[in-house]
Amino acid sequence: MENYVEKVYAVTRRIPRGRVTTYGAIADYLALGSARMVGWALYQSIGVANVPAHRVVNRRGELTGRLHFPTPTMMQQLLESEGVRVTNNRVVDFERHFWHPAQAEE
DNA sequence: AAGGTGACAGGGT
DNA sequence: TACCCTGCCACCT
Repeated sequence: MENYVEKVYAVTRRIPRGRVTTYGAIADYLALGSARMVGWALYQSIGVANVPAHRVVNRRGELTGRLHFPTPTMMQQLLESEGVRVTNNRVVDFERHFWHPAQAEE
């Protein structure tokens, strides 16, 4: 791995379809920097292929990064297309969809 | 060089 | 759950 950003991309790509995780979980798993750094790294991911940034939300399950997508509704739309319901910019049953990088992927 | 900013989190109230 | 405050750390003026 070259840098912090690449590591964040790698972890983000491992998030299973239909699942979500948090900035803090990624930062914790990488044991590097803080959650803010993860947010910054994902901001860099705009335009990078195969980085499902829409599966990363904040600790409350809110789609705080939606305004950074090409369109403000894309993030929610992508999640719903994977079976994750979103209401008022928040993931419904967030805890049920939560996935931690440390747990085995399915 | 110093201070402001931000796709955040955790703890207290 | 929500709101507020503080810690966080790379980047950009």
